Amino acid sequence: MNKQSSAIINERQALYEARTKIIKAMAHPTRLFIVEELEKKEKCVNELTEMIGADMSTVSKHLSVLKNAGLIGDRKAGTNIYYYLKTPCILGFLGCVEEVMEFNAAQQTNILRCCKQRDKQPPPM
Amino acid sequence: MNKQSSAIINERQALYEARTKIIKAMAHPTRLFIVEELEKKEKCVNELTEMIGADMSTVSKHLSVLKNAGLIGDRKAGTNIYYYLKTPCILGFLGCVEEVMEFNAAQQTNILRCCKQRDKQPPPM
DNA sequence: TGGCTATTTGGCTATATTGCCAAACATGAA
DNA sequence: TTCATGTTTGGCAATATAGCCAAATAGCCA
Repeated sequence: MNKQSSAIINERQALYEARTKIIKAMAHPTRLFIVEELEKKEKCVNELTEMIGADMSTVSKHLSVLKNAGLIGDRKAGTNIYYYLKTPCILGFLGCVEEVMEFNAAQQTNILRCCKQRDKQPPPM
Repeated sequence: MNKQSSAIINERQALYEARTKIIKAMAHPTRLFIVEELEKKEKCVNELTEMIGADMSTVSKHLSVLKNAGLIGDRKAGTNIYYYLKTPCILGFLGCVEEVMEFNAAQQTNILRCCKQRDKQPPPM
């Protein structure tokens, strides 16, 4: 976004950016996996790294993105660092995502069935 | 994500990627703005462009990202193309984001108050 | 048809993200 | 202290995003 001057969006720009930071933190397959795993139980980097199968430094960086967004927290236990989910509402968040996916899938099916009754309004596409 | 071979995440990889596509579509200030505006009322590219103040081609591309993710739909009306929100649950989605923001803010406040009772230990929430 | 308006596409540059490796830190144990 | 384990950081190359301009399309209306 750049040249907007007196655009309506400006008034709320800061708010949208703050929200974006949180959403971006979730916008990665590995991080979604982590969130879902941590929801079950706190885990240390090691455990997550094994489950994910990437370099530990990569996992560590993903964790720091999530932590930075305020979605997860950590606690030390000896040489381990356990991460835990701070915001359970995330699951509701994912609920909507799932809904969208189902909706999209249903539409795909309809198209395949030639019941071209698309979404709302007109466009029989 | 790359070298994971027998990692647990693999079984669910496709699912996480599908979810990610939807979340990524929301992960941009301008697109969040668009979603919120369309929730109120369908709008054509022109209207949105004015509110946003960016190049129309930029706005058009943002719209195509959202459409591609299945979040919005469009309908033609003469030479205009009106976009509308297909998935109202998105607002609930944003509700969680807001919750996280408030939680983070509250913590910031606590830190400022020197009540350094940080996160640590399991989720007090 | 030609001219208008609304919108999308292609091209290109600038910037951001991802992921690996190697190196640095931290902590507990010998 | 040294070693071993667990984790984070720095650096770098590969890829993906974002946004602008210019050109291409699409749908009206004379």
